[in-house]
Amino acid sequence: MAKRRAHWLVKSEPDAFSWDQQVARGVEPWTGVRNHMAKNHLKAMRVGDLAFFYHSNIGKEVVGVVEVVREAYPDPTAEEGDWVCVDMRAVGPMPKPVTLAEIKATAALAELALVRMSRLSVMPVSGAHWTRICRMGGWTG
DNA sequence: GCCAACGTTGGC
DNA sequence: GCCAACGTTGGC
Repeated sequence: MAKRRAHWLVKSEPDAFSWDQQVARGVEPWTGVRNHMAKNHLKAMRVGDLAFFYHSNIGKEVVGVVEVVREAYPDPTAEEGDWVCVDMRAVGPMPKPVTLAEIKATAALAELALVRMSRLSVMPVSGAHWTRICRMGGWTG
Protein backbone atom coordinates (compact mmCIF):
# COMPACT_ATOMS: atom_id res chain seq x y z
CA MET A 1 0.00 0.00 0.00
CA ALA A 2 1.37 3.39 -0.95
CA LYS A 3 2.23 5.71 1.86
CA ARG A 4 -0.17 8.59 2.12
CA ARG A 5 1.25 11.97 2.87
CA ALA A 6 -0.41 14.24 5.36
CA HIS A 7 -0.57 17.98 4.91
CA TRP A 8 -0.05 20.75 7.43
CA LEU A 9 0.15 24.47 7.92
CA VAL A 10 2.79 26.07 10.11
CA LYS A 11 2.84 29.71 11.19
CA SER A 12 5.78 31.96 11.73
CA GLU A 13 6.04 35.64 12.42
CA PRO A 14 8.37 36.89 9.69
CA ASP A 15 10.01 39.17 12.27
CA ALA A 16 11.17 36.05 14.11
CA PHE A 17 11.69 33.60 11.26
CA SER A 18 10.70 34.36 7.70
CA TRP A 19 10.30 32.36 4.52
CA ASP A 20 13.43 34.04 3.12
CA GLN A 21 15.41 32.73 6.07
CA GLN A 22 13.96 29.26 5.58
CA VAL A 23 15.02 29.34 1.93
CA ALA A 24 18.48 30.67 2.80
CA ARG A 25 19.10 27.92 5.33
CA GLY A 26 17.51 25.08 3.41
CA VAL A 27 16.85 22.70 6.28
CA GLU A 28 15.91 24.32 9.58
CA PRO A 29 14.49 23.02 12.86
CA TRP A 30 10.95 24.22 13.53
CA THR A 31 11.28 25.18 17.19
CA GLY A 32 9.46 27.21 19.80
CA VAL A 33 6.06 25.50 19.75
CA ARG A 34 4.66 25.78 23.30
CA ASN A 35 1.09 24.66 22.84
CA HIS A 36 0.03 21.07 23.45
CA MET A 37 -2.31 20.81 20.51
CA ALA A 38 0.35 22.16 18.18
CA LYS A 39 2.91 19.82 19.76
CA ASN A 40 0.70 16.82 19.05
CA HIS A 41 0.48 17.88 15.42
CA LEU A 42 4.27 18.11 15.25
CA LYS A 43 4.51 14.58 16.65
CA ALA A 44 2.11 13.30 14.00
CA MET A 45 4.27 14.61 11.15
CA ARG A 46 6.12 12.08 9.02
CA VAL A 47 9.10 12.46 6.74
CA GLY A 48 7.82 13.51 3.34
CA ASP A 49 4.75 15.35 4.65
CA LEU A 50 4.29 18.80 3.16
CA ALA A 51 3.27 21.97 4.97
CA PHE A 52 2.24 25.46 3.99
CA PHE A 53 4.53 28.13 5.43
CA TYR A 54 2.31 30.98 6.67
CA HIS A 55 3.43 34.44 7.72
CA SER A 56 1.38 35.59 10.72
CA ASN A 57 1.01 39.20 11.83
CA ILE A 58 2.95 40.65 8.92
CA GLY A 59 1.74 39.58 5.51
CA LYS A 60 -0.84 37.11 6.79
CA GLU A 61 -0.40 34.86 3.78
CA VAL A 62 0.80 31.43 2.74
CA VAL A 63 4.17 32.16 1.18
CA GLY A 64 5.70 28.78 0.48
CA VAL A 65 5.78 25.02 0.92
CA VAL A 66 8.11 23.08 3.19
CA GLU A 67 8.72 19.37 3.62
CA VAL A 68 9.29 17.43 6.83
CA VAL A 69 12.78 15.91 6.69
CA ARG A 70 13.14 14.81 10.32
CA GLU A 71 10.35 13.70 12.62
CA ALA A 72 9.71 15.02 16.12
CA TYR A 73 12.64 15.20 18.53
CA PRO A 74 13.20 17.25 21.71
CA ASP A 75 13.16 20.98 21.05
CA PRO A 76 16.63 22.26 22.01
CA THR A 77 15.20 25.72 22.73
CA ALA A 78 12.84 24.40 25.43
CA GLU A 79 14.20 24.97 28.92
CA GLU A 80 11.62 22.75 30.53
CA GLY A 81 8.81 20.43 29.49
CA ASP A 82 8.79 17.78 26.80
CA TRP A 83 8.38 20.07 23.81
CA VAL A 84 9.38 18.87 20.38
CA CYS A 85 10.46 20.23 17.04
CA VAL A 86 10.80 18.82 13.52
CA ASP A 87 13.20 19.70 10.72
CA MET A 88 11.71 21.40 7.68
CA ARG A 89 13.19 21.89 4.22
CA ALA A 90 12.09 24.66 1.87
CA VAL A 91 10.47 23.14 -1.22
CA GLY A 92 9.50 26.31 -3.05
CA PRO A 93 7.64 29.62 -2.88
CA MET A 94 3.96 30.07 -3.66
CA PRO A 95 3.94 31.67 -7.14
CA LYS A 96 1.11 33.85 -5.83
CA PRO A 97 0.94 34.04 -2.02
CA VAL A 98 -2.51 33.16 -0.69
CA THR A 99 -3.69 35.76 1.82
CA LEU A 100 -5.79 35.19 4.90
CA ALA A 101 -8.37 37.55 3.39
CA GLU A 102 -8.67 35.33 0.31
CA ILE A 103 -8.93 32.22 2.46
CA LYS A 104 -11.67 33.80 4.55
CA ALA A 105 -13.49 34.85 1.41
CA THR A 106 -13.51 31.25 0.14
CA ALA A 107 -16.52 29.32 1.40
CA ALA A 108 -14.83 25.96 0.78
CA LEU A 109 -12.11 26.91 3.29
CA ALA A 110 -14.40 27.98 6.12
CA GLU A 111 -13.54 24.85 8.10
CA LEU A 112 -9.79 25.40 7.86
CA ALA A 113 -8.23 25.55 11.32
CA LEU A 114 -6.42 28.73 10.34
CA VAL A 115 -9.82 30.42 10.24
CA ARG A 116 -11.49 28.56 13.08
CA MET A 117 -8.64 28.48 15.59
CA SER A 118 -6.68 31.58 14.88
CA ARG A 119 -4.17 31.08 17.67
CA LEU A 120 -3.08 27.59 16.71
CA SER A 121 0.39 27.65 15.17
CA VAL A 122 0.65 24.10 13.77
CA MET A 123 -2.42 22.51 12.22
CA PRO A 124 -3.49 19.75 9.86
CA VAL A 125 -4.85 20.63 6.42
CA SER A 126 -7.23 18.23 4.69
CA GLY A 127 -6.44 16.97 1.21
CA ALA A 128 -9.28 19.00 -0.27
CA HIS A 129 -8.17 22.19 1.47
CA TRP A 130 -4.57 21.57 0.44
CA THR A 131 -5.53 21.19 -3.21
CA ARG A 132 -7.71 24.26 -3.09
CA ILE A 133 -5.04 26.53 -1.59
CA CYS A 134 -2.43 25.18 -4.01
CA ARG A 135 -4.71 26.09 -6.89
CA MET A 136 -5.29 29.57 -5.47
CA GLY A 137 -1.56 30.12 -5.14
CA GLY A 138 -0.60 28.70 -8.51
CA TRP A 139 1.38 25.90 -6.88
CA THR A 140 1.96 23.04 -9.27
CA GLY A 141 4.63 21.12 -7.34
C1' DG B 1 -3.62 50.25 20.03
C1' DC B 2 -7.52 47.47 20.82
C1' DC B 3 -9.93 43.35 21.37
C1' DA B 4 -11.37 38.38 21.03
C1' DA B 5 -9.95 33.76 21.79
C1' DC B 6 -8.03 30.75 24.69
C1' DG B 7 -4.43 28.59 27.62
C1' DT B 8 -2.48 28.84 32.31
C1' DT B 9 -2.32 29.97 37.09
C1' DG B 10 -3.77 30.33 41.68
C1' DG B 11 -7.27 31.02 45.35
C1' DC B 12 -10.85 28.75 47.42
C1' DG C 1 -12.43 20.71 40.87
C1' DC C 2 -14.25 25.28 39.83
C1' DC C 3 -13.60 29.75 38.19
C1' DA C 4 -11.74 34.46 38.03
C1' DA C 5 -7.61 36.82 36.79
C1' DC C 6 -4.04 37.21 33.87
C1' DG C 7 -0.83 36.56 29.84
C1' DT C 8 -0.18 35.58 24.96
C1' DT C 9 -1.39 35.25 20.18
C1' DG C 10 -2.92 37.19 16.22
C1' DG C 11 -6.38 39.79 13.48
C1' DC C 12 -8.11 44.25 12.64
